[in-house]
Amino acid sequence: MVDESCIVEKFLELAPLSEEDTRLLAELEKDVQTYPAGHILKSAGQKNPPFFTLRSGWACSVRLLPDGQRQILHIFINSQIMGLSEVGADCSETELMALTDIEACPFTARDLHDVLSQSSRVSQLLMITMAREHSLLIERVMSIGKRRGAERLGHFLLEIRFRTKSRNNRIHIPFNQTVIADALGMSSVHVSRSFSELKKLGLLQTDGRTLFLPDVEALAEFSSFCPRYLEVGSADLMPADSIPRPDPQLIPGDDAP
Amino acid sequence: MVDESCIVEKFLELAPLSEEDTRLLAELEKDVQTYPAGHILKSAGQKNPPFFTLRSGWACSVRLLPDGQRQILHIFINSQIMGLSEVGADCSETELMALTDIEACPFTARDLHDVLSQSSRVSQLLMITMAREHSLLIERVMSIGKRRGAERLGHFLLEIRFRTKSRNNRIHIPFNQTVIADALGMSSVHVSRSFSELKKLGLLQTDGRTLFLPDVEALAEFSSFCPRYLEVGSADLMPADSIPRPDPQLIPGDDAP
DNA sequence: CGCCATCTTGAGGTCTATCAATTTCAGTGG
DNA sequence: CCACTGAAATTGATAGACCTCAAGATGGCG
Repeated sequence: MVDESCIVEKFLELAPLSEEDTRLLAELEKDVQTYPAGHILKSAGQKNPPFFTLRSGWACSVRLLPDGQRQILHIFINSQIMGLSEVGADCSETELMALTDIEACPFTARDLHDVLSQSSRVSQLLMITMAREHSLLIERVMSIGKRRGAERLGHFLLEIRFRTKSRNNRIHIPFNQTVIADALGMSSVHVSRSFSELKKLGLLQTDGRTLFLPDVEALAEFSSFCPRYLEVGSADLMPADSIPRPDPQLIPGDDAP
Repeated sequence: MVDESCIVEKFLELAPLSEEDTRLLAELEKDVQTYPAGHILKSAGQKNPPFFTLRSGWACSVRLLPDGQRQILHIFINSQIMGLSEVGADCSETELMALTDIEACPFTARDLHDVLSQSSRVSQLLMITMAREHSLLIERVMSIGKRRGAERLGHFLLEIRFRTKSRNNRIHIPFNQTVIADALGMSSVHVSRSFSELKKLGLLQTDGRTLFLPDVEALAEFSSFCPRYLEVGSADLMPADSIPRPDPQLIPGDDAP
């Protein structure tokens, strides 16, 4: 049993959990490991691919093309579950890589299955988690398909800004522009130029890899960024009459329904 | 109660179902409606958005940008559940539109919730369903991000070819090239030119909207298409010792031009 | 037959990739 | 302290992919 479980905390933002659900979830995080930046947590082609919860650091999922090009599909930050998009697959298609030194807890499909079969509540929360990840990917499609370089980058930075819950509009990007390029489907050269463009427009200031967004609203307008897709809304999947609804505010450590 | 439930059939491809699970799933399809081509089943901004199962015809999910551009995210064919990617959202962000005349069964988040809370087995199958939809979107990202026009189109056609389970490599596309363009993040003019390119390369023959792929292997090579992401693999989410495994063979469907 | 949506084709311009050269900067070691 | 090093970022030049606009061709259908 882990003294502090990341996903329990995360899920408590969505809805209150029973003692039993808490215990089940914490079980997934019993094995805390550390991995260095650049470490491949899961490689493409791997049978019975593992899952991980990410306790600290940054990681990403990557898909490789035969010609050696790579596309970064998702960037994981604190408390996310990695590998969920491949539940039910015999064989892994995407790679998981640590972008920084990370702490993560590996678990198996079997572990996941055990949790799911024991709590329909947790199953629902996992579905919602998957749906949120899906909406991140949808925004990625929108960016790559419809936005030009600088807009893509602006959108990306705003997403990081909101997901890290930075309150001073200052974000730290712990990886290089090539990673951003592979995530946004553009060349690293063009990423650099897009940075310049945002700076020239007064929408961005940089100090090494620490970035400052002086006018988030203007940048959001410029990038057609709408934070709604990042919001937690547990709505009617759990109707009010069947399950107590949490206060829409963030819930502090202890739950009291 | 419906005499024949599409999703039950669909889910039986994944795993055997109990009587009770079958009944639960069929419940979702008790309300069979017909909608004309072009009908908006669900619009962006809608509160408590509904879900649908698609019994016949083609539909798609669409995301609109402030400047009026649209991106088609997913094309739905027979027996798919539409709206799953927005479970847990208070408000719909994507639109659902019928591409042809369709038969579909609307149901509410509440209906879905009832099913989920009564069967952890069905919950698991729904998660797998979501993961498969996710992998379709991943391939879309790969296409838009890394493949050039003709490759994108080839990949798209092969995906249709496999999803419709056409055995004679003949597919019928019941919508115009503008739809394809919006799905692949390119202009309709470029779609037309990409069609020409595939024809010139001998990878495609057309007769109106009926297409013939004379050399699927060559086209797959050309488009870096790998059908694995379309495969049904229920693997270890339901370990063999806990639940009997279905035959991995694809279930034949009837194709009539 | 004529209408309309759709598809095709051409021309010019924009965006982005690629290649290559240069600069920056943090480490490293003399 | 300063030169050396290598990764990363920037900048310039060129080429290719793709978009947009516009005109013309095609084909289904009343």
